[in-house]
Amino acid sequence: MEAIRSMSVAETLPREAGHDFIRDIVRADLESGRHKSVVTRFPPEPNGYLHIGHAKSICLNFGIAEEFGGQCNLRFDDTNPTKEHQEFIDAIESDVRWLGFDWGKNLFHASDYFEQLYAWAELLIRDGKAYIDDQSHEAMRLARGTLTEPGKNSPFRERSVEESLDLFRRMRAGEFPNGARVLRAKIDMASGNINLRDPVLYRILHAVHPRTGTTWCIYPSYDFAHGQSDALEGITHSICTLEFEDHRPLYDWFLDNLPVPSHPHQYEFARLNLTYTVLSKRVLTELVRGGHVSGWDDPRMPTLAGLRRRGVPPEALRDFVKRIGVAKANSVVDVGMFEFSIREHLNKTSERRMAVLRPLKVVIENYPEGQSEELEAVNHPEDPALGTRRIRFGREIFIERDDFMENPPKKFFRLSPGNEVRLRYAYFITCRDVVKNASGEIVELRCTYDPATKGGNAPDGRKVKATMHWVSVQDSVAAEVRLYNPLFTNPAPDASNFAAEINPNSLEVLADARVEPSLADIKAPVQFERQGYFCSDKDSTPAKLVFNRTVGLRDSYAKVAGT
RNA sequence: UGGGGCGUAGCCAAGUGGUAAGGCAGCGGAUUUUGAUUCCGCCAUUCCCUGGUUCGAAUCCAGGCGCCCCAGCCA
Repeated sequence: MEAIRSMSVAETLPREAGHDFIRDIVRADLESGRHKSVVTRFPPEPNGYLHIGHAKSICLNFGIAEEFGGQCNLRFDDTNPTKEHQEFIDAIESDVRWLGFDWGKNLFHASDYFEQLYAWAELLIRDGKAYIDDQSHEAMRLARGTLTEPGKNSPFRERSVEESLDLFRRMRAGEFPNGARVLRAKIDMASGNINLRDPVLYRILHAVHPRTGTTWCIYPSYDFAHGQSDALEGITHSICTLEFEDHRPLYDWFLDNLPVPSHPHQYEFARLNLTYTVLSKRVLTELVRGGHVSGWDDPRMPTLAGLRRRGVPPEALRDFVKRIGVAKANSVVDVGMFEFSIREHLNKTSERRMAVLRPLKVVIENYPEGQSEELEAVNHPEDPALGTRRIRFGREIFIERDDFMENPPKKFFRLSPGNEVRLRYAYFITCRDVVKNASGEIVELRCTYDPATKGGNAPDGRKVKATMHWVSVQDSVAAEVRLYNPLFTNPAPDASNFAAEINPNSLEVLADARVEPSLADIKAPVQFERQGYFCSDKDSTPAKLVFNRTVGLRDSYAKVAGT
């Protein structure tokens, strides 16, 4: 008894991250011998770009395959040519790779199986389990019933096998226009599950398919294609989102009624929702189409392409997905959790540089005119392996406007009249005078420095409460900084009226920022001293920065464009 | 009024009959040449509610309540 008890205690030890109910199922299936190895798949429809919600599915499917020594296929669910494009196929492939996953040779398309699916459809007709329905779209809708009332059988439901077969072949041959008739499964028009009320298997679509061109003019529905594609590929665990739970009986019906090579099982999990973020493909498509953003890879977009341009490392995305877990409860994850994963990764890996977004000129009166000197700065405060660099200090420097206050409140301990602070890697300076223009704006600060504090330490041991970043007037470069603020103002944007909620300040351009010259050459992510992170952009020389929350700009992202 | 799911802290989320993990956020405090990082400490007597079973219930049973999904020839 005691032994049993202590065993169960051991079993209740905290689970490692990445442990979830789907992994439990996979593990159990492997241990029981139900499956010898695991095969999953990531099945996007190429009708748009992948976003952070897809990252959850990608990490789940590829992650399970990796963990259990199995395989994960990339399969395009390309059964609706009216919405799908090659551009999306290409983007999806490169985004999955960028996220860090490799499908090897296991690249498939539902369209690879069109011929087989067609043959199976004919088989269903011959078995009396499917029929051609000539009803209009509207008539079919009315006959389907409602959520609470059963549907009515189609007048074409009992037509002969021969007639259905003939009609189906003529549908394939292109004899009928779009919408003229459909192939339906003969299941149960009175089912409480509306998906079972004689679902459509094939519809007529005279459209050019990105892969099969005009070979076909009838296309299988999602339901008729998905499970069979899984079976054909030997998928063991078909993982999808919650809204497909109602489709599972239909998924199984096809596999039970067709001579498929295997019988995969479908498991569902809750899709990702993020505060301040819209992950509706309809809305994202409209943001691009309507010109509200520069494209699918606009840094404000929640697409993988947008996140990449914004400087989010793929490792951070994977870490985030691991943190949020996999469950069946609908939930909305705070973007703060995503931002934490980004900061955590960038903090460990980013080199540091100094930059000034809104420059305020400082003249150090007791520093000799025409003189300058080189100082050494570390590239990372905790990782000496990242080395050091030389920066130049002189009589005139820029500091951040926000780092000075003429009348500082109690807890402000950066620069103010008479106050002494440290310039990082340089000297202690004290503000002596404030220069204003005719309209009373501060245009320059007159300071003095203590030559004995070179490097940032006072021989007499006196302390300062703030260390500020700075750039030299002479040796810094001008930069245009673009701040990417949140696209939406509402924590939960209303998808039906998203245009009204677009943040007018989602893109701010700061024209006269100044940065260290070396910043322009940096390709790897770089943190902006005291304020945030600079990250390299894959397709441009400029760097980007992601602010941390230190100065209240936690949601801002910026790009330094040129010199 | 049909069918399918889900309710554990401000937000995610473990837990499946033995006395509420972990993370994010927040709050204290230490260190700090980034108000960052790091480090320590605090943060659910209670798991949607009400009954019941049990020595013992977030876990089992009954009845409520709340939220999500489904009536595309979308996926």
